[in-house]
Parts: sequence; C-alpha cells; structure tokens
Amino acid sequence: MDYNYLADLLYPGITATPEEMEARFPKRELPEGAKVTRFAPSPTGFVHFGGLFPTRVSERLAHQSGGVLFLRIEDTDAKREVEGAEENLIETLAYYGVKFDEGAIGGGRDNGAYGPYRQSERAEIYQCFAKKLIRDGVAYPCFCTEDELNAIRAEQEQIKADPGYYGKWAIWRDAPIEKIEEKIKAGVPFVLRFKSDGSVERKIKFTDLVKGDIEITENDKDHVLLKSDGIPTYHFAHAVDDYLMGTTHVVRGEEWLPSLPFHVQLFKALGFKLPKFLHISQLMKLDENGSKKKLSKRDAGVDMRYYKEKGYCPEAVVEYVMTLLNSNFEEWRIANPDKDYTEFPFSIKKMSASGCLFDFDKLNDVTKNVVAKMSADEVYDKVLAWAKEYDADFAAKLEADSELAKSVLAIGRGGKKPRKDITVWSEVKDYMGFFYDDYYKITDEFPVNIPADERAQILGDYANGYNADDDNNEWFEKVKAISEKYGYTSDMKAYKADPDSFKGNVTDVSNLIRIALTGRANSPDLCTICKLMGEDRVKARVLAVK
RNA sequence: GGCCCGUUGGUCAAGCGGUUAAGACACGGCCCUUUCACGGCUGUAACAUGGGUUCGAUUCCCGUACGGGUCACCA
Repeated sequence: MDYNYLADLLYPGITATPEEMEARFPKRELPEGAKVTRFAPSPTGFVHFGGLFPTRVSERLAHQSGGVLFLRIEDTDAKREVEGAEENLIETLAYYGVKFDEGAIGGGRDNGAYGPYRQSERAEIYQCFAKKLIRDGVAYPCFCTEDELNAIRAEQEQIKADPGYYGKWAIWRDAPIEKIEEKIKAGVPFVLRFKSDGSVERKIKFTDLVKGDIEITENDKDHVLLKSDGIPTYHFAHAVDDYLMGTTHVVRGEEWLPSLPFHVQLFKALGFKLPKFLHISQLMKLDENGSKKKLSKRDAGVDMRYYKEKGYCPEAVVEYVMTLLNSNFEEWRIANPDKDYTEFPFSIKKMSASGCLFDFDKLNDVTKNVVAKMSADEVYDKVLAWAKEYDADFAAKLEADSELAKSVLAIGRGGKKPRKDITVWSEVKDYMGFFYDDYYKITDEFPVNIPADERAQILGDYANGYNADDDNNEWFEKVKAISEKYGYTSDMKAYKADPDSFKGNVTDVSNLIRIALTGRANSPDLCTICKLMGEDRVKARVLAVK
C-alpha cells in the first residue's frame, strides 16, 4: 500500500509538513522547572464547582513555578456548544482569581504565540499531523455508516464481546486502496482511525503524579482521530495541542484515566514527548441513599453562579478549594493567617488520590473566618456591591446612611476574637435589618419569663432612664436596677445556684429590651445597638410594646 | 459485564512497619457571658473485610466487598 498516495487522497488540501508545523511553534524559553499548564474546557455550559479543581491546580503549578497558564477552548463538537458559555467561563474564573497568561482570553481574541487557541480553528494543524500518521501507516479511513457501527455494537453486545472498533470488526483497517478510492470518488464521508498495535494481553506501566504508579491494559481499539468533518476528537487534539503548545503538566479529571493508554500510543506514534499527568479525583456529593455520587449538574451548589447569588465571597471559595486540594493548607493558614494563598507552597504530593465529598458546613466555616478578618469598610463595600445586583432596596438603604451601616458592621469586628456571625452577603440584611424601620418588625412574641402585664412597665422604666451618653457599664447598671425593682435578680451566681427561689433574672429583662428593640431574640451587644439606633428610635420602639 | 481508580471517626484528612492513630468541620457537655456570636476546656466517634509477608501491620502483597469512573464521529 502506498501510504503517501493514501494521505494525499484523503487530505489533498494539506501541504504543510509536520516539520514546518513544529517550526511555526518553537519551544518555549522558560526558566528551569517552570511548568506550562492549561485549562481546556469545552464551552458547553456554566462553570462547575468540580471544574474549579483542575483549574486551580493548573494555575498554582504554573504561577508558582514562573511558568505559563493558558486557556484553550475545546470546541470540536459544534453540536454541544452553548451560547455565551465561553464568556461566562472566563468571567467566572477571573472572579475566582484564575488569570490566564495566554490563550483564548475573550472577545474572540487570542493572546500568545501558540494559537489559534480554539480547536475549531486548528483543523489544518491536526490534518497535517494526521497525514503524517497516514504516511506512517498508523491511520486509515473508515467509511462505516452509523447504522453499520450500531450493528457491530449490537453483535458485540449479544456475544458479550468487548465493544468497539477492533479486530475482525475493524472492517476498513486493511481495506485495499482501490476500495478506498472508490468511496472517495463517490464522495462518501469518512473518519480517520488510528491503527492500534495494542493488545489487551499487555499492560502499560505509567506514573501519574497524583495516582502514583498504575498499570492499565493496552488500548486495542482503532479510535477515531478525525471526524468526518475533518475536526479531531478530543484525544487527537489533546496530543497535538499539548505537544505544540508546550504543555508540561496535563491536569485533568480522573475520568480520563481509562483513555490514557490510547493517549500514550498517540504521543508515541506522533513522536511527541509525553507530558506529565495529574489525574485528580472527582468531587462527590451524598445522594438520598447515603452513598457517594459524582456531583451532577442539577445539584445545588454545582453551578458557580449559585455562590455569587448567595453572596459567598470568592476569596472564601478559593480558600475552601485550597483546603481540599492540599491537605496541609489549613495548617498553613492557621500559622499564616494574613498571607495571601498564593504564598502557600502548593505541592502535588499533598493532593489526595481519593475523591472527596463537598461539605457546605466546611465551606461556611471557612467563609466565616475569611469574613471575620475583613474590616467593616471592606464588608460594607462587598455587601453593597452584592446588594446592588441582588437586592436593590437593601442597597439603597446601605447607601443612604453608609456611616450607620459601617458602624453596625463594625460591632465586634477587628479585635483578637472577632464575631463570626456573617457568612454570606445574602444574610446581612437579616443580621442588621432591624436598624431600618422598613425591615424591623414589632413582635408580640416574647420568649422571656416576664408576664405580659409587666412588660410595658419595665420597658417604660428603661425608656425613662435611657441616656445615650451612658457607657456600657452605666447602661448595664441601669438595666440591673430595673431588674431588681421588678424582682428579677441581677445576681447571676445566686440565681444559678438556686433558680427556683427567684422570679427570674436580669437576662429576662435584657432579652425583653432586646426583642422590643430588634424584633429578635439575639443580637450583638445591646448597649452599642442602642447608641447606633439613636435615642428617639430606642424610646419609640420600646414604648410601642403594650 | 470488561477495564481502571479509590476505601482511616458523620465530613475533610495526618500517617508513609512499632504512635495513647494528629488536626479541622459538624455534634454533645462545661466555662466565659445581658442574648447571640467569639473564645477556652472537654466528650462521643475511625484504620471496609479475609488471607498472606514480617518479630510486628492502618502502613507492603493477593483476594473479597463496597463506592466511583470509563467503555461515542462527547469532552
């Protein structure tokens, strides 16, 4: 068989040689140890929480080593493309601090010397290397129709054979040139298949940087390299692109592990040096039956837009991802509370080989700690930005009196032991809403040990004695005095020693005031709240209780 | 079903042949405290299982179970 003839017959328009192609993309000049990584999504939808993992790993590996992180769009399947997915992707990743040095960075423009970075625009490059494989006799055309393929699969299923295009089912593998020519002349569409020399009797040994040493059965299937439209499948594009673009570390989900033997074959057949691989485990969730499941698109909290809407600050999400990615990150964070996460020495060795469960409790805890470290001004700015997008009414209130809002947010903030009661921005309205008359609700529920007929009297006394100039001590002494007057002890030790001998205690009175003032059973320091609220409003609210 | 990966408390996990098997989250109790939050102390709780190898296995090997992934002209 004249393979050169076959190559020209199949792809007559391609004249560039692989050597010319390689010359077009010279090797990168990078410092020793610099890693080149990439994020290579297909633009088929929103950004998935699980998608943040490989991206973050790629980002750290590249930027920590003085290397390059680039973005390549794997749009080889036009059928699955989703409008706007690419923009959403770039925007979302930027929001979480993933900045690309190179690639399809948006606006349809490419940035970098190894483009185009959109696979749909690289057909000529793939076909050039495809011709090389044809000339080498390791790729051939297959004219099977979908029906024929289905028939093969059905037969294999029936006799319980391994499904796929191989062995006696690879009917075009050794087809004579005349037969091929006949089909080509008739204009019959074809795919280009890889002529595998693998055997299920043999195994390949491979070292994955995350999974360690693994052994996998060789690939014996003649997989498709180029689809009938001349566009490559993922596998072929991966080999060609990651070689030409100089990727040193391929970071991807472990769902790619089964196709690794094929990829290894491809790199070898093309004469490409194999990059290092990191197959990282999938993020899981717990299903109704209590077993682990792969996070699916429909699950709450999978779409990254969810976190933005809820008002999780992106720094916190990054922080959480880092704790899952590197087992010693938390420890490092405790030792270095004020450092940027980029200063953390990210290590491949500290990555877990097993899949983990997404844990909202943990995310919330991490978030609380991140928020607790912020200044009141910072929190104000972020809450306001969030509210402007999701709660215009609240945003207006925050802006109408920014001093008040900042003062409220400053309560218990900044010290050694800051309050941690804010997690997400969407909770802030509930947290401080009672400062605004529109959100404050007078309640008639008073879960305190004070009979209804005493409440108005006690609150009247509080209003009468209230002085905005009192400091916290003076303020509380007055509350205690009122308590004693009505028979509620302020001696907490005595009360605890023998609760039954008292009508109640100062807590009951404090809580009565609190509920009258805030409409709720708990709040930050009451004295401070009163001061921020202003004497008039304090008195009005307290006296409104009948 | 074939092939692959995984399995330490409820969750994330340290461990890398000899440990009282860390720590964090969650949960319970106590303390602090005008409530809440914070903080401090403390408690419950784990090496899936059966065989080896070894003086000794959570750690190494093999099987089993369970979980996950994958078997497209999708990535």
